[in-house]
Amino acid sequence: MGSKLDKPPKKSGAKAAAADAADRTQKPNHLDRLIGYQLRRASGVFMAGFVDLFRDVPLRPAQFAILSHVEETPGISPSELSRILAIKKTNMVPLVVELEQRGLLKRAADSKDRRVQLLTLAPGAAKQLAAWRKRIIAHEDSLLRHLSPEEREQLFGLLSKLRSSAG
Amino acid sequence: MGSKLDKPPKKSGAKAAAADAADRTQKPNHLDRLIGYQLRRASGVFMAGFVDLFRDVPLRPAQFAILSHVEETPGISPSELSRILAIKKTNMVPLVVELEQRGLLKRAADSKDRRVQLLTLAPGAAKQLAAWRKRIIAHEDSLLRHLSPEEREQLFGLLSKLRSSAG
DNA sequence: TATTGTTATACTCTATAACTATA
DNA sequence: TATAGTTATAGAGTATAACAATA
Repeated sequence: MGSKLDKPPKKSGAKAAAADAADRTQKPNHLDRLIGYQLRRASGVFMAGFVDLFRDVPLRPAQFAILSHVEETPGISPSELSRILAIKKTNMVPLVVELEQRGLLKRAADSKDRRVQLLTLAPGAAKQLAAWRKRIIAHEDSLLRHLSPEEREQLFGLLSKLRSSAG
Repeated sequence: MGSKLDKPPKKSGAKAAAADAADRTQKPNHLDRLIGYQLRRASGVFMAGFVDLFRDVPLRPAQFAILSHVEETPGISPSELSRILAIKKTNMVPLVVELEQRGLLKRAADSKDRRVQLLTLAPGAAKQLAAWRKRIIAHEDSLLRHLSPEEREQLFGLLSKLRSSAG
């Protein structure tokens, strides 16, 4: 897996078990009281899972985000996308170009302002996108399996609140 | 700022205001219903803030995490650290080496197992670390200013639950 | 055989600066 | 002047493979 960590060494005997128990009852360390750290770790779990999930398809998280947004807002420009998705326009270029080359995205010139490009899904892309989204949602459900529906909504709400006020 | 986004274009007139209102009442798009995406965006806000915060000090998030953990667990080895912090041991090496070269970390040989290194904070590092932690906490308080103490605890709890079951 | 620390390497993400063409 | 798209480039983060020393 892409998310594979270095293997923990094999322990043995009662001594190791006691050490594990001691770890768990340890007081929460400073690091774990930093929300930025917790967010990075939690995000890492999902991102690594995404990579594993798409080993067979050359689709990266940022590209899924682009396709997903273009589907909902056909005719959006790369500049608008870069602001909405917080991807710098300079980094947006190769992402969009690759998606176009792979026949997932179409770029058309805007007749009113010849600087801007109008992005739309290429024919057939919507169907693929739907399949990929289904895969992602199944993956998320798996990672979230220990959270109740109420807890999931709480998490969404808190992250949304955090982001609307801070970023 | 390191987190600086491309500037949004200047709008003008009632038409633009109406468009903004429309955006805000738009139904939440598919992307925003993916917890992995929300986590990535929220994490990005904190990470970008961290970079801005330490423009004057060559301290990256992973290095703060290492120092913070060594402080709490003196004598921990790079291998243990790599597992706890989810940093591959191969990527841990240059981080630890740099911290040692900068006089923040000490590496000593373990007399019982000559393969392992025992990491401790170098003299004076604890004081610097405390100052840096203070800076980080102030930054987090700023980003979290719109969340009540109860909401912050909820967020900690949910992220912790998520990570303990999924990663 | 397994683990620790290490080197080499590559890919993605993110960032800055500077250019062109259009407005 | 400002914006849209582009190119070139650099720095982090993260990944795999393979090695020597030690257990």
